[in-house]
Order: sequence, then structure tokens, then C-alpha cells
Amino acid sequence: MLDDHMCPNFINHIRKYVELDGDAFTVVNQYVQPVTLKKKEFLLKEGGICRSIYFVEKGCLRMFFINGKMSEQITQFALEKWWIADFFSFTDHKPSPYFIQAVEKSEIISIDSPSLEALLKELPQMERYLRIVMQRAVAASQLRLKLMYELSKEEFYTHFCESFPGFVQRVPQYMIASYLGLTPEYVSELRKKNL
Amino acid sequence: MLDDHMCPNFINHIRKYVELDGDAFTVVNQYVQPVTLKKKEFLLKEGGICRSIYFVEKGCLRMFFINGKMSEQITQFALEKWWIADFFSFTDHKPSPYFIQAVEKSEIISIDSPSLEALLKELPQMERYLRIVMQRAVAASQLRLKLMYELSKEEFYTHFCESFPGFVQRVPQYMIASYLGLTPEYVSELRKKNL
DNA sequence: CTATTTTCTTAAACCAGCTTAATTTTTTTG
DNA sequence: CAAAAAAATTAAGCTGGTTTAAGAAAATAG
Repeated sequence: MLDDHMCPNFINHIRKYVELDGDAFTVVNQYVQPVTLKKKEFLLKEGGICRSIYFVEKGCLRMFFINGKMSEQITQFALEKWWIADFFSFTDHKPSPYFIQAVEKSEIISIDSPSLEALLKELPQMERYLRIVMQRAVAASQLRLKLMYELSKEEFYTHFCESFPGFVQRVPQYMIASYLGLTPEYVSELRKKNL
Repeated sequence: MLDDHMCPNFINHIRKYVELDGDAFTVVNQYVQPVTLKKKEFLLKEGGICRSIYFVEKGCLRMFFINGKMSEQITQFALEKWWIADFFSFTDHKPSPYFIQAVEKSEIISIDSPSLEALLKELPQMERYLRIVMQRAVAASQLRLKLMYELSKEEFYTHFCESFPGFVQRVPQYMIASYLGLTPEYVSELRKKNL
């Protein structure tokens, strides 16, 4: 059970894109599952199937895989108001190469695949909401890719720090380094140079 | 005007994800615009607003921008059955940094923003279709990003050639190089080595 | 408060992939 | 078909960012 005292971000995010009345939110409630995660708890581990999509009500998640050198490669962070999932695993019910883990204590809204199908059938407006969310996710990944192609690693790091100054304070530096495809040693060098 | 003799890929692609009857396709017809492009013709140029999303019925498009060194950086190809657009520019009506250009003679189905809104209002099933298309696009970009992070540039090139052998024959090598973030000289070196 | 674990720093050696520049091959066009 | 333009090759030199290894600082747990 959840209401807009418990998850204002979730409710407001939906309301931002589609108009739903109170009854509709009662329906939404029946299909979604709130989850509280302690720091370092996992929603998904390598080899498992990503059975749900996750909305971050509060806190921060990271998605990563173990690369050939046996170290963690972060591909995504999800902060408040972001959805995260391995969409390939979620859609095709195939084992995922990813881990999804709480970077800090987090409150998550989770919807598993059958519940999502049922919800979309009962409330077609949610189809529109998700379409818009997905379209924005595509736009975000187009932008990220463009930055990766046009900036040097040094510029990419600087740009990231300037774009998300609060976030850079919030998570360990080695995670930022991993997300940006840099070594922690190089980030350390850059910080020294820029102070 | 279009029917499934003219654009079988488009019709079949929609039918693959949602059930629509003949009347519904008549409605779709009223909102979409077929466009024929000669090789090297543009659908979008830097500074313009991406007013439509484009479905490739036949042929091949590329999306690129001009980087700091004044050379073309390709960020996407679109082959038959793929949608392409600058979704940020399309959604927010902001000038785009991209060019979208035909790599070869192509047949495109185009839907501009007002038409799309009207179509989605009249045929809500299309909202589901687009949601699925967008979700798959997110999955595809997650996969691409993972490969970029885990493979060396040499491995990335080899993997691409093995995954899309037909495509590698179809477009100039320097475009493949650009798309993969390699110099044409380096690709040339790799080809020599691998034969 | 202490021990342990996690995170960050420093510095030198190293290399994958780029740059430059000239030449050749292929494709396009008139 | 010939001329021009576009695409691909070759090779030498170079550099942005990695690797390796060790130690210092900060955070967390007990």
C-alpha cells in the first residue's frame, strides 16, 4: 500500500505526464510494490532475471557489471524520479549480466512484469506515461553518447562535475570514475590539477 | 497515401506489437507522410528542429554531428524497420546538433509532432506500439553502452563486423569507423591484420 | 575508541590507438 | 571513357590515459 504521503515523487511524476484521478491511483497501488533498501542491498544480481522495473522514490541506485578484468563497471545511476532496469532482461526474460544495487539507503517502487501488463491493460493512460518516460530515456542516452564521442575523457569528467555538482559529492569518486570510463587514479590526477 | 503494398515493413512492424484492424490502418495513413530520399539527401540539418520521427521502410539513414575537429561523428545508423530522430529536439522543439542523412536511396515514413499527438489521441493502441518501440530502443542502447565499456576498440570493431556482416558490406568503411569511434586509419590496420 | 575496511593519492613506466602526411584505389560524374 | 572526387592504405612518430605498486586518509563496524 502506498499514498502520496509515502511516495510523493512517484505520484507527482505520473501526474506530470498524464492526468489520473484518485481512483486511478488506487488502481496503480494494487499493482506496485514499495521496497526499502539498505545501503549495498541488491535488487538484481548477475545471472538473475530482471523481473521488475524500479522507480527511485528516494535514494540512489547503481547498475554495473563485472568486466573482463574482474572489476565493477558502472553503466547507470538512478537518482530520485528515475526508472531503472535491464530492459532486455526484463522484456525477454533472459538472464542479466548486471547488478542493481543501492548506493545509499533507498526507497523504491517496483513493478514486476505481469503486474505491469495488468496495470497497462486496466489503465491505458499508463501506457502513455511509460511511452513518455521511455522516450525521455532514449533522448538522455542520445545526449550521453554524443558527449562521450565529442569530449576527451578529461573534458567528460569536467563536464560531468559541472553538470551534477551535488551528485559528485554524494557518491564515492571511484564510482564516478567507473561510470565515466576512467580509472580512479586518473580522476585523482585530474582533481589535483584542477584545484 | 500508403498501403501495405507500398510499405509492408511499416504495417508489419506495427502489427508485430499491437493488433490493429484495417480501419485503424486507414487512420494511421491519414497522419503519416511517405518520403523518398536520394542518396545523400537530408531529413535534418544542424541548427534545425527535428519536427518528425522517421521510420525506415527501405534503405539506410545515418545521424551525425560535426565535432570540434570539424569532422563528422556518426552516432546512429537506421536500417529497415528502425525509427530514428533526435528525440530531445523532437520533444522540446529545440534546435538539433545533428544531421540525419540518407546513406543510400531510401523510403521513409515520417510523422510530425502534431500528427503524432493527434494519431495517439485517435488510436491509443499506437501509444502501446510506440512505448514498446521506445523500450526496445532503450534496451538496445544499454547493450551498446555495455559493449563500449567492456571491449577494447579492436574487439569492438571485430564484434561489430561479426554481428552485422551484411551491413559492413553495405556502407563505406569510414562510416563504420566513425560510428565505432575509431579512425579510418586504425580500421585499415585492423583489416590488414585480420586477413 | 580501536581495528578493519574502504576510498583516495602519488608517481613512474607503458601502450593502444591517434596524428600526420603521402600514395593508391575506387567511385562518381560529366 | 576520362577527369575529378571520394575512400582506403601505409608507415612512422607521438600522447592521453592506463597499469602497477605502495602508502595515506577517511569511513565504518565492533
